[in-house]
Amino acid sequence: MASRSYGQYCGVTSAVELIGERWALLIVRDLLVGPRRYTDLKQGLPKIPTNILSTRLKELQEGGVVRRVPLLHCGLVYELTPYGRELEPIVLALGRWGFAAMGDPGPDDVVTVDSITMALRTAFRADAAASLPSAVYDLHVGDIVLRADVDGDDLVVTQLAPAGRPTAPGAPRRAREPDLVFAAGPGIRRVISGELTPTEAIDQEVLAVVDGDATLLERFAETFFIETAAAAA
Amino acid sequence: MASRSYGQYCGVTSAVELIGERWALLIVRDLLVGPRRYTDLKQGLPKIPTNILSTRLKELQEGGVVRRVPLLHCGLVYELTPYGRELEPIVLALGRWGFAAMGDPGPDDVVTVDSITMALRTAFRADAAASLPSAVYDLHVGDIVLRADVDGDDLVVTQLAPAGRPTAPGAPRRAREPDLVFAAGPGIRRVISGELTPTEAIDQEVLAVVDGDATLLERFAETFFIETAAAAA
DNA sequence: CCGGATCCGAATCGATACTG
DNA sequence: CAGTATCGATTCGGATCCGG
Repeated sequence: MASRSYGQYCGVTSAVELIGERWALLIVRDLLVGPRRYTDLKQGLPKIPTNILSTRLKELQEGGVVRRVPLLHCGLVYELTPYGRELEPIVLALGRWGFAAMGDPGPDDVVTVDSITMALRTAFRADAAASLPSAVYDLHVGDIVLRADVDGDDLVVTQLAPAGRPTAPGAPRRAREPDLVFAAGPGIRRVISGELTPTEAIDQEVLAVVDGDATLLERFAETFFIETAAAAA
Repeated sequence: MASRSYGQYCGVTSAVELIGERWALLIVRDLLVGPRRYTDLKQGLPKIPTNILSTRLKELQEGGVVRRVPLLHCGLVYELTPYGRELEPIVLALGRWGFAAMGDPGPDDVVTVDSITMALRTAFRADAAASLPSAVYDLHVGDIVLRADVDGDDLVVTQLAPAGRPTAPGAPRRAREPDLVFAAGPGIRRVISGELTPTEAIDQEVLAVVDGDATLLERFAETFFIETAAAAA
């Protein structure tokens, strides 16, 4: 498989050979949220051909980025190795960088649980959050419900089933009611970029408060924020 | 060209669509060193097909990552836009990450000026350098001669012509003689990873001091260092 | 359902040649 | 110097199929 080598002795080149193939980094992105089964990955990457998924998983294993872990009586999952997990800050930074180039969603663009989870984590401002009171936000995006639990400079994102029960194994860190429940469309991007204030967002029906104190949206906007200083030339 | 879209509304996805194509990030890596002409890029990426180079440059321009700048009477250069330059910390981090996976160079692996330059910048420890005296190192790798000028927490890498004159336009920051001149083979990787001390490296003929105070190699090793904690599983 | 493997047409890549 | 043009070799994408 080294046939497609770039022929350079360089760290960047090595990195790109490991995770530069098509789809590879998106697989890593989803695995950063947690271990996933083959089928979960396929669902999270709706447009990936199954042979490509299986090829990439093999390559990522050979590269020491991903590990295959059998579950007793329950199938198996793929998870990042410690080395693979070191990509987290890089993927988050790439997410922030790419955020600036995101336009509006195309007609076929899909939003997945893992991509929103990572989006929240890329947008999370630990420094800003540290000086704000803790808060639990429940965020509805289409059928997806996520809980963002902000406690000091720490963020934990969990997926909630539409009914309101966590699906992920392991209880949420604190069993408390959300301080704010709101629904968002793709326009939430404009809030996170600071283009829109929460109030404007509600006026334009980009956001809708379902329950809780609407003024908490201000805190949300301070906690989750991506500066997009430079526009594309 | 959006035909190969990943179909997700996500920052990471956007980023990968902009710079995830084959060769694209290596072009960015070379442009991070400075503006380059088409021919320079081709030389720096010896194995890139010329049609791919030209396609990528067009795509990177469309994406607002790269800009084409005509030079009066002297052809033209490609350079990163401000948005493209924001990739610098990401590329450096990727270089550090990939460094851990670098084995020994393959028989066909080439080392280029720009890749060494970026390698030095990825390995540069601003914090360590800040508490050490300034120093100028001239580093010979094959035919390539680079000058690493460390001043406090700042690093400037310039290419020197084999004879000893800077080729890059603009004089080096300070016109002073190097404190240390040494030659290195690919084994310098083991020094930068801390696998080898400078003394061991000299014993094993990985490094050879050409001129100057050999004990400065210790300072070099403290200044340029990449921790490779996690081994590939 | 889970975890893939296989097959095939379409698009991309790589190598070389060629041009303003 | 700065690319196009061409063409065979790969890879990707989409669909289907298979063993547990």
